[in-house]
Amino acid sequence: MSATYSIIIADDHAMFLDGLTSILSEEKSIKIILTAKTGTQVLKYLRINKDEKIDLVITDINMPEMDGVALNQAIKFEFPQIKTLVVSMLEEAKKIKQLTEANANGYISKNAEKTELLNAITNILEGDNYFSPRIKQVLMEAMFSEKSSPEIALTKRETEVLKLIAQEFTTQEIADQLFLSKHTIESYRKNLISKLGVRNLAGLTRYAVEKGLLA
Amino acid sequence: MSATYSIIIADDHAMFLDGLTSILSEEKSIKIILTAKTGTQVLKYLRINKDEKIDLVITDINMPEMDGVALNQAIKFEFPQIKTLVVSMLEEAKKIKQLTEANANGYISKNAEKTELLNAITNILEGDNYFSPRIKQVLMEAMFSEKSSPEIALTKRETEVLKLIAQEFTTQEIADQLFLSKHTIESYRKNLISKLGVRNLAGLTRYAVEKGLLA
DNA sequence: TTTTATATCACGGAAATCGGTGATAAAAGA
DNA sequence: TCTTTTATCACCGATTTCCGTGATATAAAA
Repeated sequence: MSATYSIIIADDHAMFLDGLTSILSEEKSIKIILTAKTGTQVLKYLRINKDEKIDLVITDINMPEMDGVALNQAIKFEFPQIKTLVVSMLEEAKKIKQLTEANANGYISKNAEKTELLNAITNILEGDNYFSPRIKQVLMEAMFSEKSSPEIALTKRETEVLKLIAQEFTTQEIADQLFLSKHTIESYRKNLISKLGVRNLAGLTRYAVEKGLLA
Repeated sequence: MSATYSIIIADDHAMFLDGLTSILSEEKSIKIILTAKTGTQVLKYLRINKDEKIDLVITDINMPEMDGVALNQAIKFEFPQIKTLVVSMLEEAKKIKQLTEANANGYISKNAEKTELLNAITNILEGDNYFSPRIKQVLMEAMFSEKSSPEIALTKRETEVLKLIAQEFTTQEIADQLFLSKHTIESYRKNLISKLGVRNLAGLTRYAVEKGLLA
């Protein structure tokens, strides 16, 4: 890295943000332009300072207001020349997939060593992408498992009924709430059971909980 | 802080560890003796270097092998003169309570600002304890809520049955598995429903999932 | 030692779920 | 336009759950 690069860091954990800043401020070739706690702050800055040359935005996934995925999409749409590196605790295949689809240039875990972080940054600034081996593996597994277990798509109504079922309402009560026949709800219940491959109410409830339908 | 203090930092997230190290190495009065990724590494070091004066151990809660709570207990038992500061993402009342019972000298969130971190360290090194306002609040709430909603204690058998219920087994199947009468399992089911204040199988399942009985 | 908690079993009836096999109309997609 | 999906409703029988009201023996606690 011979030239000087301008970067922005976004993370809602102040201490991690400070830590990252501290680590990177040791690098002479890196100039930290801004540190932010939300994606919106970053976007706001970029829009106001359109002419400033920013090379890289380092971001977490979990942030209030606007999360890492949305921030990535926005940056790549409005400022496609800016590279992005996601640094997160999460190793959820879904999120990682969303990020690759949003054209993030790299993804490393917060578990990563300092050297890997610097390595990732160097790679990205030089035009390559960087995804840690572990992340690549998660992505691969996700792609395979996706084929073996095709996404179970529930309709709006099915989701609605499932939610109520998991909330301990009986068929009759759900029918009353939705102004539908008891038989209709029974149909949904049966369809859900066979669609989701579960045996009973317990299975439906677990599915609902795991998919975060209750909150 | 006039004198020089010797501290040890333990956190399994390398980047956070690096960040923290980086922040603290700016402080002239602080000398970082060791950084470790597990509690056992810290203890091993302390045992070998019995005569070295260590003032403070900064630790995360979630670590492999030996977590922050266990590390705290061990340190306070074997090296009671060493102060401890817990820096964690978690704000679970249970963990925090355990830590206060293990005589940790301070607890701050990873969301805390750098200034709060330094403030906490200074306080602790000077002999005070430091718990951030947010943490104090969580502790208070926990103490109150404990009285208002007494812990629902399930017996071994009840837990066992509940687990199987949530795993979609019918009463008869559970009875067969545990070599008990179908009536017995029915009793457990009824007791569980009234004990946990839920209405049906869905409620039982949700409770089981939320308590992490399935894994 | 007396009381309480735990673990076990039993009956009966009402209510709900489960499983199969339908139908119809409207909306969406090819 | 034709086909598929979605949303709705219906019947029936078997199984399961839910609810109340019990009992007994043993272990733990007061």
